[in-house]
Amino acid sequence: MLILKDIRKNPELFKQKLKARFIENSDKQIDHLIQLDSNLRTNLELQQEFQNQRNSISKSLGLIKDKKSDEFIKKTKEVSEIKSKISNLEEAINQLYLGIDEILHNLPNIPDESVPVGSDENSNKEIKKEGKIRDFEFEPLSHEEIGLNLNQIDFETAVNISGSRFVILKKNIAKLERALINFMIDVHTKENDYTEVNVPVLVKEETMFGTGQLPKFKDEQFKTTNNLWLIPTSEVSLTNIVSNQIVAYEQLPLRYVSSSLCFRSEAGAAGKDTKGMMRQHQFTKVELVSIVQPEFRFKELDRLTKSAEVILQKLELPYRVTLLSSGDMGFGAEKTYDLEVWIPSQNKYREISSCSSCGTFQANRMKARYKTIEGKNELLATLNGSGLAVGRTIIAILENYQNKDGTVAIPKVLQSYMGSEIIN
RNA sequence: GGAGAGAUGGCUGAGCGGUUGAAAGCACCGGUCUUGAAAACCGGCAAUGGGGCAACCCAUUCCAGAGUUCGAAUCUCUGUCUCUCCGCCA
Repeated sequence: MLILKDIRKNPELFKQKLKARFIENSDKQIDHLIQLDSNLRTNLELQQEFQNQRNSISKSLGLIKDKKSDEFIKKTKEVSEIKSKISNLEEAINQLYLGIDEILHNLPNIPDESVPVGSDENSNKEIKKEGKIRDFEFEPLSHEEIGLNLNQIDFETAVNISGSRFVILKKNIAKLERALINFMIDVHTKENDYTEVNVPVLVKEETMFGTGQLPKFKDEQFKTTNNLWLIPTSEVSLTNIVSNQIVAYEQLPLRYVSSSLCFRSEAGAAGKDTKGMMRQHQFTKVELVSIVQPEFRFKELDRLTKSAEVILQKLELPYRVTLLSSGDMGFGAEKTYDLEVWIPSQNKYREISSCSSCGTFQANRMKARYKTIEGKNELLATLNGSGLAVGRTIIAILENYQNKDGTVAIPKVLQSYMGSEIIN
């Protein structure tokens, strides 16, 4: 959530930055916000003045011994008049708060200066390419063809029991998922200094609000009949570890890694990636979250992105890094690097990790703060990134490591986890 | 599912309807003492919002929301959450 005080101080800056985010009516929204805020403060001042009067009269009433004296009765009457004024103002104030929240809760974060301005992925900036794209001496198959031929990926049965966008993995490919989780978490804990955490996948509404999934994106989430929500990424649970907390300065940075199932309704993605397991309602993702002082956030973003990249490098998968444009970033992000892995059957790079700095945007929503050296409470900066999406990593391995005979080689770093060198 | 207990400042934990924003202890910060440290002693130490150049002032906050009252942490109702025991279950 953007910080109202900052907007009040410099509305034009926010108008300009939101324009870069291609938000409809952003100018109007900011103007409206400023208007509501100024009305709010006028009313608030007035209300506080009346409250002050009420308090001091009440206090003096407490000192009057004779509760039936004229003075007591007169002052009592006075107070009840003031009270009705206060409650009238209160109603107005509550309406103003609602109006402000309505706008503020639905405005996205503003982009950092280094973010290229553009409405969609066409304005993303390629930062670098790594790894060598394999030159196949045969026509490479897609992962679903490979899995089907090996009888280790089963969409039909999954559709039977759960519907579309679900999959069943079997034998070596099922084991590959488990191996990847262990491999990734091992690297992040041993080499990248992340703390392993195991988190709930069902969370409260306010938890989803904290990281920005709610209220705006409720259609993209699954909700239980008990008013709990299935997380679309463990960024939600991990980041909320610091919600409503005041973290001691010396405890920072906090770095968490977790593997979890992620659930997405894919409401707006009808017809997209309908084949294969590129886009599922349920998938496994290893997630990295860093909690730092705001001044260190961009340094941490580089570190986090590198931590994710290392996984691709160790798996020897070709990938590229892009800097997302202002219009392509997620709701809470101020700057995002995407890691895209090479998918031979599609002849293009596909997103496998998204590493973002959210600045104080999420922290403001979840009241996550830290104590500065001066002893002040300030909002934290939160960052997150996939390290990596496991389902898509399986796709990448199957396709990039496939052999002509339908078997698949196992990347060197995974062989000890798999206990073999080949999937057959 | 049945029965009960509870939710107070960074933590532990008192709290009578009327200077209680809240005792006490711990932690933390500053000082005295000490060669230094510890101990001891003295002092300080909540958040949020608003106003002021500032010292500072005002308002709100004792889980949340309604209510009673001139006045509520303290009384009433509702909700949420936590804990204990029993039952059921992984």
